[in-house]
Order: sequence, then structure tokens, then C-alpha cells
Amino acid sequence: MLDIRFVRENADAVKAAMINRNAEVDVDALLALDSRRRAIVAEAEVLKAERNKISKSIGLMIKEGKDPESIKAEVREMGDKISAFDEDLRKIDAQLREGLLYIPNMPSATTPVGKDENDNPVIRFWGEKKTFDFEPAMHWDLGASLKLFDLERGAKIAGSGFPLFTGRGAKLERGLIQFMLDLHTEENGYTEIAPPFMCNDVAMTGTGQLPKFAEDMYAVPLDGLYPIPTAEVPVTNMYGNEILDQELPICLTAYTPCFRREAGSAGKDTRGLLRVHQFDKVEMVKFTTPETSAEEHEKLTLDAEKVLQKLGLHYRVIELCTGDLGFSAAKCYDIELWAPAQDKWLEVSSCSNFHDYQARRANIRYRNEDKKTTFVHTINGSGVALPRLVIAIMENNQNADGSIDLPEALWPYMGGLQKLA
RNA sequence: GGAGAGGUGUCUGAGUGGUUUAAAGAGCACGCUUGGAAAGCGUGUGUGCGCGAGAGUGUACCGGGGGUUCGAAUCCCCCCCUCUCCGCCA
Repeated sequence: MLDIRFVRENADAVKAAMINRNAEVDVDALLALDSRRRAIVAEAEVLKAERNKISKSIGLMIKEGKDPESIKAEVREMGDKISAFDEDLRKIDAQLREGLLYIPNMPSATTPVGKDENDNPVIRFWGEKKTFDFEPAMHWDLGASLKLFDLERGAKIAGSGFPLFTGRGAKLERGLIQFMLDLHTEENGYTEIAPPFMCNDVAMTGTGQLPKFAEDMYAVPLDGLYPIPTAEVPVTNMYGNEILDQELPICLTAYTPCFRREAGSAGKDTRGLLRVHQFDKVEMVKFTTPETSAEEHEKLTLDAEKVLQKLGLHYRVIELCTGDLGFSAAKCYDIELWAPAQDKWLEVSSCSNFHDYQARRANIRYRNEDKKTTFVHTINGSGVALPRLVIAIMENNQNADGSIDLPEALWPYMGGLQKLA
């Protein structure tokens, strides 16, 4: 969330940023609450100071054998007033926090201003489009004929959007996960984390899923838990309410399944593995100082790209403009894979710098060079999400006979298997 | 799920209603001392919020939330977590 003091001192900039984001936020209402809050705090604290003084003198009187009854009544009255102030304050604090939790992050100064996804600039391409001397098949047809997954049976036991992988398809999932984790831990310098796959509402609020996006998540109300929509939630919040004494940056990677209700996208991309309710993903998360976060964000994006380069897949990197930027992000690159049968770019990674937005919500701090406690910057990105990666591998590497060549980097992870036939 | 024991600052650990403004020790920082170091001595050492240009000052915080009281780390209620034993279980 934003710092209320920042909002107070930069009200116009905040309002402008919200317009660029297409977000409707009543900044003035929040500032009115804030000034009421400070007025009440000031008044209440004067009373409290006085009460503390008199209470102390009552203690002394008792020790000296004097009768404090007359003063007690007076202080009791004071206490009632203080209680009333505290009650008001509790309400205002809650309203203020709630209001702040619904304000999206300020876009970075380097984030391009734009209205929607059509204004997202392409930053770079890698590789090139593959050409075929036959009509490339869709991944759902390839997957069915090669028996890599069985989406009907997945739908039978859980519902559509819950893929069920079989045989070599299941092994490919496992192999890809291990390939990516090995790459990030052995070459890119990340430490592997195996976190809980469910989180509570505090964690979900810390990274920004709650309170605004509750309907995007599955929930287990009986236990107050949510199956995670991304490893970002447990891995970022593992340092919640802490002052980190480790050297920054901290670079972590984690494999987790991800659960998303995809509310609001019903009927879109419903076929095959394009958009599913449960998928596997390897995530990278960094905790950095404000000074190095921009640089670490660029490096993390390159770390995600390395996965695709090793697999020999054509991709492009785009930068999200202010109108398309995610709620908590200040700056974000999307990496998109080319899928020839789909004839589309498929998003497989979203690499975001959140600045101190999540750190403030989750209360994650470190001591800077002056020993002053400071909010860290958090960065994360997919490295990468599996279903669309699998689609791209299948569609790009297919042969006329319906077989699929596996990228060489995967051979060791597939027990030497080089081709799905 | 049942029974019990715990949760105090960076750490160890005292504190069962009133100069607690949380003892003491360790650690850490700075200073003195020293050829240099250790030891010794001295000083300092939390977080949030309010006010203040600043020095500073007020307030809140002893797992979390409520309550009793003029006054709560301390008493009462609810919850969370850790440990031990029992039960159940991959």
C-alpha cells in the first residue's frame, strides 16, 4: 500500500497516477479521514499524558497514607473520554487502512503511460518464427493423440480447467519443473524454497490479492485458508513483520501449483491448456534495497528469458503500460512465447517490480546504511509458468507425422527420451 | 482431538497491580586506555504513530485481540504459536 504521508504530500501526483491506471480512487476522502485521525490522536494523547501523571501521583498518595478517592473520580471521567477517543480512532484507522488497501501502486516513473494492452511497447525479440511445410496441429490434438494429457478425465474429477497429465506428459511436467529449478539454483543464484500451498488472509493481503481480488481465488473458509494463486504469496510473506538482518538482495525460487478461479474470463481461451484453474509454475522472488531494485528487476527478467533460450523457443518481451499494469506492480515486463498453431503470443511470465508497495503491506523491512529501518523492495517473476510453455514446446517442435521433438536441454530430465511419438 | 508447560527487547533471562521510564548479563556501536590487541572502564543501544525545521517531546507496544482498574508485562476472557505426553494418521 501507499504511505499515507506520501499521499498527503503528493496528492496531485497520486490522483494523476490513478487516472493513468484507469483506477477510481477517492483520494480526497482518504485525506479527510487522515486529517481527522491526526486531530483525534493529538487530543487523546494530551489526555493520556495527564492521566498517566495523575495515576502515578495516586500511587504516591497511597504510599503516604493519603486518601485518593476524590481524584479517582476525576480520572475516571478522563478515562471515559479517552475510551471514546480510542473507539473513534479504532474506526478511523480501520477505514483508513481499508481505503489504502484498495489503492493500487504508483507506476514507476519509467513505466510508459498508456490506455490498455494495445499501448504496451515491445522491448525485444529472441529467436524467430518457425516455418512449417505442413499445417501445424493444435496442442490439444497432439496431446490427445500422444496421450500426454486427458482433459476429459480431469474435468470428470474436478471440473474443466483442471488438467490431468498422463505418462510422458506427466513426466514432462516434472522434468520441466526440475529443469527450471536446477537452472535458477545452479546458474542464476537463487535459493530453492518449498512453501505451503495454502495461505491465510494476512499473507494474501500482504502481496495484494486481498481484499480486492477475493473472487479470483479459491477459498477454504472452514480453515480461513486460500490455495495459492502464485508462489509469490508464500515466498514473499515468509518475511512478513520482520526486519531482515541478512544481506540483500535475497533471491529465492520455488515450484508450486497455482490455483485460480479465472472469474471474469469465462468462455475465453477455454480449449486445451491455454487457461486453466490449476497449473504448475516455478517462481522467482527477490528482496532488494530501493537502490538496486531496478537493476535486479532487469536481471530477474533475463533469468526468466534464459529458460526459454535454453529450450530454443521464440519469444518477445513487452512492457506493460500504466493502463495494463497489475494492481501491486510499479513496473512490469511480460514474456510471451510464440505458438504457431494458435498463431498467437502466449504470456508465460510476468516480471514485476513492486517497489515498497508489498513490503509496506506485509511489513518487511531492513536496516539501511544509516541503520534506519526501511521497507525493502520486492520483485518477482514467473520462471516460468508451465501450461503455455508446454503448448509452445508441442506446437513449435511438432513434426508432420504428429511426433514432437524434445529440446535437447530436457533430454536429461526425460530419462534420455528425445522425441514424443 | 485430549492433558500439561511455555511465548518478555538482538540473545539469555528477572519481573504476579504503583518511580518499571522493563532489572541483570551477553552481544553490538562509540569513546577512554594500549606500540597493537585482549581485558578493564565509560557512554549509548527497539518499533510504530502524533507534534516539531531540528534538538527533542508525547503516546502506544512484554505472542494477538478484548475486559477489570485511577493505574496492567503482572488479574480475567477469547484466539494464535512452540514444546512434552496421549490419541488418530501419510
